[in-house]
Amino acid sequence: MNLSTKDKLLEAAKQLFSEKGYHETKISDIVSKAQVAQGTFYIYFKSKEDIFLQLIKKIHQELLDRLSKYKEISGNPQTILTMLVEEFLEEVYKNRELAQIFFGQLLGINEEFRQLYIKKISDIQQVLKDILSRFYDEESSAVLSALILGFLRQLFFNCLIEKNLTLDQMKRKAYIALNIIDRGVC
Amino acid sequence: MNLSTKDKLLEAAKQLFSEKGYHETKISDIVSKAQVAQGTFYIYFKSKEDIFLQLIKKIHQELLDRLSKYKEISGNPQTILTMLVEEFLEEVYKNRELAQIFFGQLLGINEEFRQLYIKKISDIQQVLKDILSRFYDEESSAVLSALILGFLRQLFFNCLIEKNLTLDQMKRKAYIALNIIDRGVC
Amino acid sequence: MNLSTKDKLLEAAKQLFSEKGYHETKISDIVSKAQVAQGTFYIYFKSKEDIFLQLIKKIHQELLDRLSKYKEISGNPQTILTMLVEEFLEEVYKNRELAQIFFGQLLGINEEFRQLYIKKISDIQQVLKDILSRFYDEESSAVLSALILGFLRQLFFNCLIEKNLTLDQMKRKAYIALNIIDRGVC
Amino acid sequence: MNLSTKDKLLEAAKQLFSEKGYHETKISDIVSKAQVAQGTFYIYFKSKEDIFLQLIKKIHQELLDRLSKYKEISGNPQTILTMLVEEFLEEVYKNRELAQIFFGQLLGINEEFRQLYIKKISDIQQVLKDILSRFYDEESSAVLSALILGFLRQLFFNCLIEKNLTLDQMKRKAYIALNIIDRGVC
DNA sequence: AATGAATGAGGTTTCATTCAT
DNA sequence: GATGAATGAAACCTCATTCAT
Repeated sequence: MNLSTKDKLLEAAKQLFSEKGYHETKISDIVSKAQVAQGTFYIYFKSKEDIFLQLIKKIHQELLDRLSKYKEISGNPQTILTMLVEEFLEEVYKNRELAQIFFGQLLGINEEFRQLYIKKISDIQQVLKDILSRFYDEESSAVLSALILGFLRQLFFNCLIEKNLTLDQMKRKAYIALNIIDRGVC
Repeated sequence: MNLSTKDKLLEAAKQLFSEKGYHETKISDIVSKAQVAQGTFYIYFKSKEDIFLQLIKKIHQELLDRLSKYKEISGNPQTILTMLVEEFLEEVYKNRELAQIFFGQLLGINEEFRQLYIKKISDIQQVLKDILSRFYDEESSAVLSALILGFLRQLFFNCLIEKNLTLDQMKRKAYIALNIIDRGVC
Repeated sequence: MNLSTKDKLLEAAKQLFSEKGYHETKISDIVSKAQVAQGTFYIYFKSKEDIFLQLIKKIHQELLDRLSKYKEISGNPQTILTMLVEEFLEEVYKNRELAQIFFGQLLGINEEFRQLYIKKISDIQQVLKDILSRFYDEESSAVLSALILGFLRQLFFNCLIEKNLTLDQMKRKAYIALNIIDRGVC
Repeated sequence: MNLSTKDKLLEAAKQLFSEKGYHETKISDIVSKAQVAQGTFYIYFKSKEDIFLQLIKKIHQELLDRLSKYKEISGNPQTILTMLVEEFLEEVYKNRELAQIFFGQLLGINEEFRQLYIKKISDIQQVLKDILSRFYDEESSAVLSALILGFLRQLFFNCLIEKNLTLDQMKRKAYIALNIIDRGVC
């Protein structure tokens, strides 16, 4: 594949941010990995923050879109949740690198990014809650969304630790958790 | 109270790290908040990393100690878990600032800190799993510990968003979640 | 002449090191004399040590090359020695500034530089000894090389003291000394 | 032996300056080696320069005194020179550490010390020349003093390189050199 | 569009010196 | 005399960003 200069930069940045973190990744690292000149970076991005935000927004929007469609899908909560969790895991697994940036790096950069993170995670939790509130009361929906989102993040975290955890193994663990939750809420 | 110079620096660092994050906190900020000279910092700490690590190790050890004692306490899982979760919330709530550093900042600094974070979170999850495995099989314990720890982190995260969330409100949410889980695992 | 930025820095460093010595020369002095920005220095050199070493290696290699060719030149010792000493004085006189750095500064910097100095002076003494050992026995060659090298350094030192000592006056003193030595070794 | 605080500091400084050089030796090194407090240093010495100068002056004065007495001793040049060189080697060998500071470090510190060095070496060379001018004409005396002093410094330098060179071995080399010079000047 | 040398603000770190006890 | 914690000036070094080509 023959990537455009901008895509080469985005790809290089994605890998480096997820490997080394925001602050340890230098513009010079990005351009050298992308094999372009230092100045070329600034043709496409205003700053390091800028390229980082573009990556963040991309992963977040994709995840939100995939989850949002379950707001309208009909079925029993168990089935919908199972599908939703599968979709979440698939999306996150596919974009492990970006997800790591999103879930792991955003909080530690500066106040602006911290606000962004809070906003974006709240968005995700809100989508979950909206879906759940079709079946449960307000308070239960809130607790359940925290329970599920927290579990998914923890699962993803475990996936980072045990590098060889496969998507199927994650799904299996998720089914067990969903089963417990499902039986619990009856 | 009349703090020692070292404690003045630790206290200033704690506040600044939790407010502005690791990278946005400059050593010059710390010494100016602690009202000591620039060079004084280096009498007590080798570097910014050093003072940060000292803070991290402190919060982690305290949390681990409080949780570990439940390994030996007898009772039914519901009771033990409730006590443990209360203790976790109390400890974390008491040290909100340090906890925010621990859960929010550590991943985004550098590879060394990332490894430390993984190690320390795994430690906590392991303690949880040890307690649970007295009552449940291996796989259930693993899933349950992820479920609970994930939920607690999510709860704590919500506490950061809605600044006025009280400890009692957090506990109430935790009881609901524990109830769901408890009914689910039967 | 239009020097490259690197050469501007080397030239400025050479002058400053020989005037003020290694430790009194600040990187800020070098860049300000070279009329480039502070950061520019670090594009070309890792540190102050680095630029210093590059200068040292240059002067040493040039001197060694000029002396080494006398290993193969045929003639009687008196003639060879005279030519060699002339060459030494010319080279050193031409690069008075660098030579002063080499002979005067290297010992006083740190252990690493001290080792380098010992190695490099030994190299020079060895070349002298190799040339002499074609005519004299082992022990005489060793003593003679120390005698000649010591004298040349002392002469160079006198040149530094009496700023107006010309190359020809140094040569004249050298001839006298060589005469004494030549008559003495018969 | 029970050294006074001042002597403990001088002794520690002597060792450290000769091992690590002037700039690499920190006041904190000196006081810690002398086992006194940081502030104690300033009771006895105005500054780092001050203690260094006191050491330098000591070695220089002792050397000068030992050499000066040969101005008045009668005898043939060969005998006088031999005794003088022996005395020089003994003095320098005895105070190897200080001598290394004197001959090796002084030039590389700053302009003030450079002037001092030039002055002090010239003093030594002058004493030599005064002694020699009782037997030889002006120009020969100048060359001879440079020849002898240069050789002695070179010999001392070799002693630093080959750590196990004994005083007797140095003397033996000196006799050979003096013999050559003696035969040469006739 | 692409280059990459040059910039300099802004941080970290060192260490000789002071001073209250 | 002796202490040693505190000081802060002065150095070093990094790296996001600019700009002439």
